[in-house]
Amino acid sequence: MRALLDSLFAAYGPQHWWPAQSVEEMMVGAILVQNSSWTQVERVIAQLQLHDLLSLAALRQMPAEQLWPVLRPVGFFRLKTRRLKALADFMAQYDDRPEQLFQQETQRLRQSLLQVNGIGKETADAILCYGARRPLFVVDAYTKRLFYRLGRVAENASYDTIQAMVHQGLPNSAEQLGELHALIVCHGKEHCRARPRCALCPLHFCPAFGRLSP
DNA sequence: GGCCAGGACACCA
DNA sequence: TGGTGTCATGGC
Repeated sequence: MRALLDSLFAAYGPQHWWPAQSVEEMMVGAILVQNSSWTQVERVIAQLQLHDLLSLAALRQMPAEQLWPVLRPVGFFRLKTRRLKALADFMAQYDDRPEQLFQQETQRLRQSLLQVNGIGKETADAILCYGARRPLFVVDAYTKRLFYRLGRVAENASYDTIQAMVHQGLPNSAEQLGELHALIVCHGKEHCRARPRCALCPLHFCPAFGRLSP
């Protein structure tokens, strides 16, 4: 696992994740990006900011119908509006202050996040790793695909299986676990889309893996 | 026109 | 527990 982190880091350099101006924005982005492209999320976040809607309080108060047109570009806009509002309602008990939410112990914190409708394991771990700086690895579609193509896991490996494997192979460090996930996404965006490419895709050169076979 | 994008949930067997 | 349908827009 260390070697994987090293080769990705050597190829792409530090990623400085999560790309957000505040933890609040980070949490909103984590919901918006679910099964969508980050490019669209950036557009929507810019629009939210423009309309003064990039705060938990504003998202809670604004009628859903008025959020729909803003969220439309990320897809699933009705669903994600509902989820943002669920997040905002949840955060009201912490005065809309993430640092207050983050006072809890990690597993307890994870459990409370998982109870929010629209926050599953991946979104919760992203908030924990990049927002609260807790040592939890985020397993996403890029991660599953990469580990599968590297022959490290079965195609249908579960979230917990992959996460445990990474946790076992790296220090208990939010910085390193977060960096690995960010680098996997960076690599995935460039080389590992739907069909076999890059290292894992001999037809293309890959900065991280050269021309290794799948 | 088809496939896919940094998922989660309800429902079912 | 595990599989499937649903949610939806935009880029390539």
